[in-house]
Amino acid sequence: MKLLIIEDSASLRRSLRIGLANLGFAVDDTGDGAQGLSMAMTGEYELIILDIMLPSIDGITLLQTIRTKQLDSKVLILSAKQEPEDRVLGLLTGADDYLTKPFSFDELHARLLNLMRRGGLKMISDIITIDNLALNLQLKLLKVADNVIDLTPNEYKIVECLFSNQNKVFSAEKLSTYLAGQYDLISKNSIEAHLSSARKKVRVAGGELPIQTKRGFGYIVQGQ
Amino acid sequence: MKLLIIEDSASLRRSLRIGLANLGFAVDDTGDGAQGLSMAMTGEYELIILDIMLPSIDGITLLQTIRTKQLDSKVLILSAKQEPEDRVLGLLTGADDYLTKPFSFDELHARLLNLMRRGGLKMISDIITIDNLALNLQLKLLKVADNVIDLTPNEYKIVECLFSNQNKVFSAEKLSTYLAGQYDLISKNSIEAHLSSARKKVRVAGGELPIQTKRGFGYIVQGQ
DNA sequence: TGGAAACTTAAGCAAGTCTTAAGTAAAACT
DNA sequence: AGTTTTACTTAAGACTTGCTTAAGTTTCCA
Repeated sequence: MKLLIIEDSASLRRSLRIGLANLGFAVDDTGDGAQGLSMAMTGEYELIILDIMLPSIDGITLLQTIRTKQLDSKVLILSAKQEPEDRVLGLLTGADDYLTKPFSFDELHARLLNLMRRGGLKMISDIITIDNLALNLQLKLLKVADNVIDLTPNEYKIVECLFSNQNKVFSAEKLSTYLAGQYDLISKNSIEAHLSSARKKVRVAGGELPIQTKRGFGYIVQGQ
Repeated sequence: MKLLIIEDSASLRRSLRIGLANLGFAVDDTGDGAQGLSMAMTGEYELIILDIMLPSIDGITLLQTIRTKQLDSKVLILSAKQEPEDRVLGLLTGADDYLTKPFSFDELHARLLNLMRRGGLKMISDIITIDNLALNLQLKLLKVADNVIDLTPNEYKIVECLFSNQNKVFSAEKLSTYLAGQYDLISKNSIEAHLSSARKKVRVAGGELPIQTKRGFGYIVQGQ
């Protein structure tokens, strides 16, 4: 699922990008209103996280423009203003949800999940199926044709990251921040060992992990 | 069952929170309309107790917004105003019940029970049965094949949370806010100790708590 | 205010998980 | 083809996590 972050503050933008990428979303971002509008107009984003205060074009105007152009991206407003006018106005002009700064990342995450649950966002389901494999994001487990495979947390996270970002190469380094966050890091060799172990478990159960190695770049799951 | 109190007066809020927590509900609260709306939008509350007079966003607007967003939380209005207009308006815009201040705590309790009984709250039944275990949500007790097991409040809440959210992994952290609300927090070790104690009590009574540990993730009850 | 019940904390233990490193295999470059 | 680089596999030891028990501490009620 592809997300666009339009947010003035570089640091907030950065931490949102990293956090959301870690949750398995494909994220683009910009700090400029006009550029944000042109990116949004491509229509390729399912969700736009939009700051109200922006250089060159403000968030509300941007939102109104998007809505007149009939794009069906969902929009979640971030607002630093406390005034109710903003909120109500934002909602009325077509936002799907909003959040007042400061907010916790968990709160944002909860909102996103809720938007999905409400059917606002068409995140396919809680289960990602590839061939005879089914990865259950709720239960944190992988099934090979109805046999449950017990993956350790790190093994699971590698699989989850690649499964939910199909058709995108992930370097060992990126996977590392996905597993450990941005502060700690996990060696390439360790990632290799986890992946090896996960592949073996699936193989033993009679399946095959559809994770290809792109030598020199990283790993990828190719959707059909 | 998770409740949200949105009420201006700090003292009333506090006593409601404590009183309802003592009755075994998981309670969060706020005194601000905007923040209340924010919290309500997460969709995790089954019932919202809502004051009409609020800073930043008034209760009626809040309720209307919630309803437009298709959240299925039930709403019980608290109103200081005596005028019938308020009541009628409140009910028309989607409240499920209302109460005029001042009111007795018992009265509120009675309303809640009534809402549940009416099926307004999706407490599916009053009793959740798994194997030979029966968790009675009304009486706040657990039975193993007709032997009553005395769980302490925290033990009970852990079991209730997991039983009523089957097939979902709950981290110790999430359980903590379920037990203690948003303000306090309970250490992971403490959760472990409670769960250990609950498991033991059930084991002694000849049963087995169907709560699996997902190492590295949390706990889960797997329905059939 | 005293006692009981409940909660939290700490420590020890068991089990699971992670990392490392060494060896092997495979691909890419010359 | 031979060399070098890159990735995979394995297993051992280090580390982490979760469970349990028991001892403190708090809270609640009479």
